Amino acid sequence: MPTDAVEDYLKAIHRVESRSGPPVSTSQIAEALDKTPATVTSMVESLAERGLLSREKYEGVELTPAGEVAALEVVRRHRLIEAFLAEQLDYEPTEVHDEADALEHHVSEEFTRRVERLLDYPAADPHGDPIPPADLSAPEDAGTTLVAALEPGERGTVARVSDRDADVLEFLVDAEITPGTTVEVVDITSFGLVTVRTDDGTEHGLPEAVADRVYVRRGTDSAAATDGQEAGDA
Amino acid sequence: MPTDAVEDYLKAIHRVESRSGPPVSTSQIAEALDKTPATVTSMVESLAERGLLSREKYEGVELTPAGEVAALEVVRRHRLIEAFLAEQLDYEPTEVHDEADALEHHVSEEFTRRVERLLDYPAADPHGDPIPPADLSAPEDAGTTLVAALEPGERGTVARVSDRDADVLEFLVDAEITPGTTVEVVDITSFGLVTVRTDDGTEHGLPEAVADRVYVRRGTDSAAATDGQEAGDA
DNA sequence: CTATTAAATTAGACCGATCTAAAACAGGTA
DNA sequence: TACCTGTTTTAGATCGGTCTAATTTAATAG
Ligand SMILES: [Mn+2]
Ligand SMILES: [Mn+2]
Ligand SMILES: [Mn+2]
Ligand SMILES: [Mn+2]
Repeated sequence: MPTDAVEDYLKAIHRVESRSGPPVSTSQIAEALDKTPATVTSMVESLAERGLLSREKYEGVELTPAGEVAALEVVRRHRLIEAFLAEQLDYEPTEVHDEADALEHHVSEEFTRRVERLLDYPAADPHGDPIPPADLSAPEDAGTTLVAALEPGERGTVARVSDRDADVLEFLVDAEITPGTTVEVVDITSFGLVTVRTDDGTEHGLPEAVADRVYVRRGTDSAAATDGQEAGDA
Repeated sequence: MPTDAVEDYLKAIHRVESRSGPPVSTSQIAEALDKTPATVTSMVESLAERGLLSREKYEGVELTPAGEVAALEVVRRHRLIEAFLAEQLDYEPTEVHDEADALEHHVSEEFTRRVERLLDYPAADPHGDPIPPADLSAPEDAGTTLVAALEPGERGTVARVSDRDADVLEFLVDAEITPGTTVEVVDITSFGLVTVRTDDGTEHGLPEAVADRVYVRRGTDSAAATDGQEAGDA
């Protein structure tokens, strides 16, 4: 019987932990959830009492195994719901997040498994984030960012696009830089502008803030190009 | 931004109102929602302040037009979700209720419309309760109970089976007495036992408590027998 | 070692939803 | 009319989640 709030805290802590590792600070959580630090302190106390995280005052928190399991269950539901919305109800990748953020707390295990089955066990959500299977054996691999992975002239397959910033995501979807598409890096300027050529031959100039949110695998894996494989947030 | 609780109160009040008419008493609401009368009094005060119902102390409450609209929106979402679960995810009619009761508060209008479209604008949920269309122009007809509608020897089409009691519903589903099936009343005893013959020729003896929860239309409408048309609860 | 400062915690409040126990009420009975 | 009795409301408490304002702490700079 975790509440919506509890699940959102666990999910946020898990995300931060998997990016910058434990301990996760009060302010990081507050930032992620748009709550005041005081609120976070009190919630985090209660989470610790329930054994979902360990906490060192003034130091930060770290999920316990129980807390991580609970977090992964939320992530799994979130991403499956996103995949369902996109595939069955024709949502755009830019539209799925908010809906999934509410529903993730209210679908049963039964529902989750049935949706997963209906979608034939999808590997990733519409942004390319991997969907933990029922046993929660999630790879949760961070993936390689565009400039880190590819030199100018090289090609790769988009594995994931971060869904953190709605505007950035919108831009990428418009440019058709989405999981499964092939991109070639044309040029990288000293001031961070990355020019890429997509499948259809059009070129796009990506400012650093955008390029950093595109994760690729080197080379073109023509087979099964639809199921992304990298990872990070929800 | 009505909360889950507010929506559940409105839905319950609406249901009672449409059965026994206003005013709806504190104890009726308490009974329907399994809350104490004191709790209901305080919630009902707040609902009145928001203009969702009118209230006369010690008399009871009645939904305002605004309250009825809000209630119908919940009913619509509830029934559409039930229909979706049954048709897309192969839930049994006995399994859909609890899931829908949670989700009804968390799906967006967008989601609702898309599901409705995916299901091609279904007229009724898996129990035969009519689904109010987007403009909420709901017929909300109570339907006719088995013994009231049919004399022994007459046949009718099941329009709706009440989902109030889970065990009764289970029984009816097992007997394949569900919306769309044809039943013939074979016999009605003085002590309330109703014997019916279903489509496949098998006979079932229904105690009064069960028979009263089956609603039929006289005659057999072979065409469009799948979409029920009567009404009542969720 | 002290002073500054940013981060975190504590103190205290509020709101929504719920409960239990006590009081008030309305309708029918003697 | 005066009394019961069942229903309803009031009083007062608790819990989860949140906030603002005040305080404490840890780290850093002098
Ligand atoms: Mn959420
Ligand atoms: Mn996602
Ligand atoms: Mn509900
Ligand atoms: Mn129903």
